[in-house]
Amino acid sequence: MPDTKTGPDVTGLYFELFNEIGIISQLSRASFEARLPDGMVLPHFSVINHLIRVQDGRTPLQLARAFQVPKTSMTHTLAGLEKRGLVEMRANPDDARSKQVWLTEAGRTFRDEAIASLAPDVTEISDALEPDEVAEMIATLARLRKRMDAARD
Amino acid sequence: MPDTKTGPDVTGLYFELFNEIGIISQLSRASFEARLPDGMVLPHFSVINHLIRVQDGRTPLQLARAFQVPKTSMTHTLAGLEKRGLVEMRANPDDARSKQVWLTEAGRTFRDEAIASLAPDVTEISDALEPDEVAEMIATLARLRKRMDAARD
DNA sequence: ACTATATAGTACGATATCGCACCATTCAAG
DNA sequence: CTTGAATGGTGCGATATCGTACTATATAGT
Repeated sequence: MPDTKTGPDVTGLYFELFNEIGIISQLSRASFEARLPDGMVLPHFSVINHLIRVQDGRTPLQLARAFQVPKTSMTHTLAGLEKRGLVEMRANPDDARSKQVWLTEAGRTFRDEAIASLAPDVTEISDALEPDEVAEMIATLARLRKRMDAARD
Repeated sequence: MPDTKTGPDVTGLYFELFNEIGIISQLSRASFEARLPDGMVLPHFSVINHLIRVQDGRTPLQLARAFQVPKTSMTHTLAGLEKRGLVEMRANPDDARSKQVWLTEAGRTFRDEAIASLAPDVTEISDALEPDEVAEMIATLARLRKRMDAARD
């Protein structure tokens, strides 16, 4: 029997791929967090950054979906951000069950400072890949991510 | 002033890259863990898999370094594996401070079964990337990882 | 040998993460 | 309207993760 469309052991290859991705994720996360103040972790920053890139006023559930985490995890993360005064939870005028998350001035300032303090780490490793390699990688990874997303039914 | 060697905002590109990597890491981890029995998580599987790929008898510290996690985390993971009878901790004959981690038969069986149960998920998304794309991606990611590793001084 | 330092592992406490169960509100069916 | 199902959010408990501090052993310098 000739080899099939996907070949015999693509499985092993994907294993390796996800392994590499997992390690880099862990390394980058550790780097990020080393720059963040005391008890703050990557999700704290990520949520704030997301609120700036898209728009204020997302609901907790929207955020949970955007980050592919359970809603209880998002509740916890948001509680941390609110405790630190970086976001503000308001009632959702359109739905009494729901809330909205709004950035405070402190939240925006925090984000700017965090990015500024992270930049040196990025530039230190920026010689590993050419900019167009990075861009190509992003495109390919995005393709893979969307495929995985779709497979979650 | 003309643009520098790395250009103006590679930072943003790398941000995006790490973001994509983080999301895929999370998605793949969630998929993996959905297939694993009750309280088992990815690190449990990863350690067993690593012990088979390299060799039995690694020390906890070697494993912690291989996975870039604090040694306390590895202690915890190994305790879980031992409790489930998948590995065996023995004294290190060469160093009384140290231990060795050995796979049990149950551990090897578990790994085979886990891989078998994971394979369908992999094949389901294996049409997202061509095999040589995967291979190229692995190579590029490995380059990035090594660079990041080196930057950790 | 003797002491200072480094190394391997663990105990403990603080969060993070997440599944399950629950409440309030909304929506759909009649 | 009324009622049952769906949805948004949280409380709670079980682990996971990790930093700090500690013990035991090994190693280096004298």
